Amino acid sequence: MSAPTEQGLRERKKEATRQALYEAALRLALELGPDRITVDAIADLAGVSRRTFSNYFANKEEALFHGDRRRMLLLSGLVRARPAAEPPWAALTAAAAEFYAELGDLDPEWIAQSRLVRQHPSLAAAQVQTFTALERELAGEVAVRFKDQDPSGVRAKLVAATFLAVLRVSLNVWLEHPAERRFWDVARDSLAMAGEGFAAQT
Amino acid sequence: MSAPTEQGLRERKKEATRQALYEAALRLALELGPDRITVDAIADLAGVSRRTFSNYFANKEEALFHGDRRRMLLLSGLVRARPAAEPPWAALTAAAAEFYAELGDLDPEWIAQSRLVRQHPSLAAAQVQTFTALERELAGEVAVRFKDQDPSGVRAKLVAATFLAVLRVSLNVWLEHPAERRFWDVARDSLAMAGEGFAAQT
DNA sequence: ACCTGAAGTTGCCTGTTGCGCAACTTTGCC
DNA sequence: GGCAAAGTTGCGCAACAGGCAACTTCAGGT
Repeated sequence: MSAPTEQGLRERKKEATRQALYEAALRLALELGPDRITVDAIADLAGVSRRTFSNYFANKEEALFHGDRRRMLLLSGLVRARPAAEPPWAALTAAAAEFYAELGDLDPEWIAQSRLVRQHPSLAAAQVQTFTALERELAGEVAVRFKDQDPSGVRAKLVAATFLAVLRVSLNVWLEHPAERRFWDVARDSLAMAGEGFAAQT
Repeated sequence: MSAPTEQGLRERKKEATRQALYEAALRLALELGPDRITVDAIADLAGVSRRTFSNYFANKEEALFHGDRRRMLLLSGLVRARPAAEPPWAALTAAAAEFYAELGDLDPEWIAQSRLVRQHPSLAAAQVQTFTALERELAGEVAVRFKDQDPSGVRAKLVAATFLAVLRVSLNVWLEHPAERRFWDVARDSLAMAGEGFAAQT
């Protein structure tokens, strides 16, 4: 009737509470530090019961990284959308370029979240869950492009893992000196370096 | 008086309980699955109180990965011991070769642990803590070798991250088909591939 | 418009956990 | 032998995960 893209009141409401919980978690984490927040507080701020929180997320970390999860779905979508003829590494790099071109240096929520992880290494563990999922996703995408040249799939997994490792390192480096260069400049250079390989270096 | 290498009864006892807790945790995890074990059970099996467990490890996962931590110390030690003139990637590869040559395909405890992680992805999060520490360690080691050529340290971090990512993927791949090839053969090939870079590939 | 079942929310409850605190025991050293 | 430091333990508390059973809200067929 109204918006054709919506899947019904039910779905929308569910997504709304999930989003509310996520935002509440992020806000509290930024205000008080991620170790000083309780599930109760998050649920309160989001206007639901503690028990309902549990229906959406297994723990605070998962709520906190809901944003990451969505960003990763976006990135893997961009990779899938690249032309099938494009070589894997080029496709990944291009997808990353598109990704960061539109929200890279701009999304303050993303930066805040990343900073949070750097300052509280305990969160890193939780973040990895999401990274692992994305790595599997990307490996599958890359495998399609390698096809016959990589029957075992090792090469695809290596490419995906290396790619994400490079992005992760780039982000960390950039977060240390955000002023010097724009993030994508760091990432682009790093991807280029890794693409060339490290064996030949002094 | 007795063994000159030991640092005294105190240290030895402490290490013994730590080891006992670690072994108890691993045994229980293998028997019951890592989600069905409690700190109580581990402490019981190790013959100490639950409270004492807390004095050694923050949680079961940390206990479970005590073995990993030690292996990583070993690997980073091997890297440090490589000749300073050796190029970084070569030094890492050589150290890994030494490492796996002596305990790679042999240590059943290590294999059991790795299998556990594969079967229960929730553990992966915990394992990353250790990997992160090692990555930092290796990055420092690599940075020494790059010296002037890498003032920002990005390159060193990239090398370390890529190196560990490759080892991780290799292990996963090998665990899927342990019979076909020996682990180090998989890892050696993978390291070679990553060393050459992925940009040039179709 | 109504009805029925499925989906979502909530309160209650139980088992588990992390950790501060204060005894108590063991070890190291003089 | 004796004292201080280090290690162990029981107790207690706040927080957490998740099963269960009401209760409310929504969706689709009639």
